[in-house]
Amino acid sequence: MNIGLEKYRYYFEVLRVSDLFADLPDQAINQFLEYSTCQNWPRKTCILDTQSPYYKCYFVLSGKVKAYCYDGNKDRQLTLFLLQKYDLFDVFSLYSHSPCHIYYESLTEANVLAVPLEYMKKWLQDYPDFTRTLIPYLLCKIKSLQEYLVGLAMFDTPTRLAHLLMRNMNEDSMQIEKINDLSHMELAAMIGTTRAVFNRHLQEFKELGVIRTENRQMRVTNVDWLRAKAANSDQ
Amino acid sequence: MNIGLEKYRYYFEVLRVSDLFADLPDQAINQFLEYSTCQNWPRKTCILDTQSPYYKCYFVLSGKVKAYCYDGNKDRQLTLFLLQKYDLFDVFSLYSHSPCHIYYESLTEANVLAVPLEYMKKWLQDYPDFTRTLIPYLLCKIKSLQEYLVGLAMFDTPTRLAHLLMRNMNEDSMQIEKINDLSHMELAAMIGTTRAVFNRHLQEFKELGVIRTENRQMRVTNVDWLRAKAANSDQ
DNA sequence: CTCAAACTGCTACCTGAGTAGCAGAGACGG
DNA sequence: CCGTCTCTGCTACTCAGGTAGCAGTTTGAG
Repeated sequence: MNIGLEKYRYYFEVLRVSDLFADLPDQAINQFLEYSTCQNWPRKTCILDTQSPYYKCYFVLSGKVKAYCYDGNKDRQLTLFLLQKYDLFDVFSLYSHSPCHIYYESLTEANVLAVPLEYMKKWLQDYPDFTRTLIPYLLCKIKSLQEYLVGLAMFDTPTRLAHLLMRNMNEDSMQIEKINDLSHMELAAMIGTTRAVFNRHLQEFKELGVIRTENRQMRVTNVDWLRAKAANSDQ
Repeated sequence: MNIGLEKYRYYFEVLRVSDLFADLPDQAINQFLEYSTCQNWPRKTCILDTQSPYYKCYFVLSGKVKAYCYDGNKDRQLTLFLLQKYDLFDVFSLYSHSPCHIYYESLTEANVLAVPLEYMKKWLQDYPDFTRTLIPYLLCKIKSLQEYLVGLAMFDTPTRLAHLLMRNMNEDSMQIEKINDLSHMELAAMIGTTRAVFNRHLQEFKELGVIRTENRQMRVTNVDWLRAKAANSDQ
């Protein structure tokens, strides 16, 4: 990427305020941008080439990208992470581990910075301080996976649904803003169930007066109940 | 720990061949040992003080320690990791994240090196190269969690049981050596189910002639079937 | 050796989650 | 404007997994 680009300054600022790049010197960020190209992905773009030699690393500037597993046997998907602004993937390929069977797909239009893997590895060697921020980032992902796992193993679907809604609710508007643009199919895949079951419990929540849908936007109408449910203090 | 100790050399060698410490200079390992004390834990020792200011980091020398979550509501445990020789915990507390609600308990007699958290943090600053090996270690844990999660969300209990057996089988003896000393209760907690269900499927495997138990040791008698089952190519 | 505690194997029962299928509503492109 | 595709809401059915309880066995401490 050329430093003269109109949007260069904007990209720089996004990196500068991200947790991952915040502590790095300007030079490191400039070098990172020099290696990058900006890509615009329309909705439903699949990133399939995670094993290819031309594989790139991506830093999300805007939009939503899901990292998911697929079981061909049952034709079901499980969304592991919802990657958004400031997220970096795929970290695994950076450290050349065994293949991971994870796929990526944009759920909305998305803008990303793409860096070829080889350049990214070189950059990592030139700026080893990056590992200082990478570790907390990874620990954050580990924690998210742990909570996901525990929820799946210990709690029933309504509890997990309550969790999902609470996590993505805007405290002011009571709207489920962060995921209101996703289909029930996608939301179900985020709590490890199927669309039918997801919808079943969603209707129950509506009947209980916990949530309401207005022109296809969910809104929470009884936060206390939802919070209690998510905390698993069984009602 | 004093360098004159009889077992000092042994501890040094264990660290030296571990993935985490392999790349570090002797001085780093010596410093680590200087900060450590060796502890012997009998079976069923709980490590409860993960939030206390006197908290320590532990490196496992021998024995099995489980990292688990507990749901008081249903009185159920879910084992997240089975920590063994060369494992380090708890990495979370090193980077002072929000509390993690994970508990630790030794499943067998265990020997560990214990380092007070403050010393460990100082050591990390003195030997920042450690992060180079810590990242692959964390990625390994992430992958393990991902596979666990996907198994729980996508596969039924017999499939997960087959996985568990295959993972812990000695290819030569066909014994499930690594976990033959654990109770069904513990094994069930490792695949996210209850003892009753675990045992139910175990008996099915026996009836199918896939495994056999001889003086309370499991042994695989039909590896191909088990491998196929674990790979979810449904029988 | 004795006795209590832990572990294993088993029965019977119940419920939540997955499956299949369909009709109506909206969205979107031609 | 129409026709297609996607999304949503709903019904009915099945079944795997969770629950409770108990008896026989093994273990291990005193």
